Amino acid sequence: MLSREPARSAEGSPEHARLVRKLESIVDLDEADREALGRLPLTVRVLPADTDIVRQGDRPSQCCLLLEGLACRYLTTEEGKRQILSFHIPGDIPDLQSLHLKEIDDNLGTLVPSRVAFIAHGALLDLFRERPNLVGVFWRDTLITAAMFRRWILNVGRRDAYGRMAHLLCELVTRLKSVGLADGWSIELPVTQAELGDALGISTVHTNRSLQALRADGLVSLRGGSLTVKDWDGLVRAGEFDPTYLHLARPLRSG
Amino acid sequence: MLSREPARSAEGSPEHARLVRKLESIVDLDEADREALGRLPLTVRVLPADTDIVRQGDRPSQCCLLLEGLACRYLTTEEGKRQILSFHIPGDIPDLQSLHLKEIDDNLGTLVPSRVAFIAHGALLDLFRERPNLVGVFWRDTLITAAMFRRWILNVGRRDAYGRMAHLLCELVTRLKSVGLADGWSIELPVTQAELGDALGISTVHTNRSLQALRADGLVSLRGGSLTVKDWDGLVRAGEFDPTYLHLARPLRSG
DNA sequence: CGCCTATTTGATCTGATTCAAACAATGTGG
DNA sequence: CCACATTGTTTGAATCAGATCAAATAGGCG
Repeated sequence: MLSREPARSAEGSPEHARLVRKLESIVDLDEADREALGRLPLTVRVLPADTDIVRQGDRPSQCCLLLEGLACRYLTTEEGKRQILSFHIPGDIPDLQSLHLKEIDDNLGTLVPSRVAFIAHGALLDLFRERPNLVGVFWRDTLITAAMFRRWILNVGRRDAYGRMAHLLCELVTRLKSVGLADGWSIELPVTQAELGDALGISTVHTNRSLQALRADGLVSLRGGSLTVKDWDGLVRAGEFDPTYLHLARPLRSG
Repeated sequence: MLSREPARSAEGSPEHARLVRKLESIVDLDEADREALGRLPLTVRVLPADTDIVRQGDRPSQCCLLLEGLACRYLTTEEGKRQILSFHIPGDIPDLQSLHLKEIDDNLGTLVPSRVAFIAHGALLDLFRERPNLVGVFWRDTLITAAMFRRWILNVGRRDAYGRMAHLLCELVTRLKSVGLADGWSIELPVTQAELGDALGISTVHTNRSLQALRADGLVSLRGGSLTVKDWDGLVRAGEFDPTYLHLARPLRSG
């Protein structure tokens, strides 16, 4: 259902370009790398919102490249409280870890209708055999994800709701900018306040009040799934945001 | 100061054995792997308690293998609040990431007097060239660390202080057992309550009260830097602990 | 229009912080 | 071996950030 033919033909397909663009945001690739990446067999699929891609206990034989939309990783408490661990944007391979960790230990799901491409583990291993230097590239990507988790821990553990929200928004804006998915100081952010709260470890009600505070302070505006930063420096200060941990190859000029 | 000669001779040195033991807790090695690992040049050093090994902004050319003692990674808020991100036990290479992320983005320090061994990045790359399958082993280790971060986020974001403490203690006991550093249901845990609080994102005072609650419920006893689990099943229930995320090669029988 | 989901507001409650101080343990130098 | 300093643990009381409960309001959308 909703699947399409493997897009293994055009090495310059938009799907491959999405991946290349992401990798080039964190590392320098040469032409041979790009060419080899362009031959990765992809199976594209469209998924509805709120659909799990992999779940705890799964043992997938493929990874998932997000092409369009928005996804998140999450865990839940036995009493049903959800904690979102990371947001994933187009170009990300959120479950790259499954290459070396057979059993998935968290959940990955879409937040909005999304287009994804599946890449067989075998295809990645073939790629690594052909271009051994790409191992370091993908490894680096997983390490940057880990760095984001560490910042997330600091955020949830030691900042108040206002600061947490500011930091999260800074991170999202920076990441979307780094892969060319921001429109000036605006980004698409089609998430509910309940989802933001689950990411920040706070209640929906308090999420709402924290957002209102950010708005009242003239830092951002957020409505209709679209976020606009009104005062980047102020937002950075509020969230104590330092993008170093994102290890971008080309740090953005002012954000 | 306090350094020793590279221990590159005896492939079966206790230092190398520590590393091998750790890796074998998460993966199966063959004899050739062990032999090659045994030839890794190590530079052993003894460090006092509360000594930073690497700091944000550093660009080390080596990794650090913890041999004896206890270390932690941490970040701090601008107003000085510290958040501990992970504890590291003998056998761990806490800053393995520096192999692919030039600039360190968090801090790593000892909690007690510790013995560490430094491994030059070049030596690791040589090892990977000789035994390419070890790339996956070390990559896997970094991925497991990331899985621990994810659980840490859930812990700090969605559990109350009592549950957080229980979960943390379960994790530490399980990890120490997996590398043969537990004595039955007792482990060395030479950390202050302030440090535990920094790991859990709670104040020292509340850390104390949470520990008292765990004691009162007959789950653990903790004094003089030594933790004894009195009721493993109860502790697991209190912390909702499921060790899957540690991806141990040989899950422990009952803990 | 009516249904369903999301946002917003108000009021109340509580887990955890903060402040302050007592107490215990360990170590140091004389 | 004791006086003293230092660090860690414990207790109590006041306070607060954020949770919870409840309900109103505002948007989509078939």
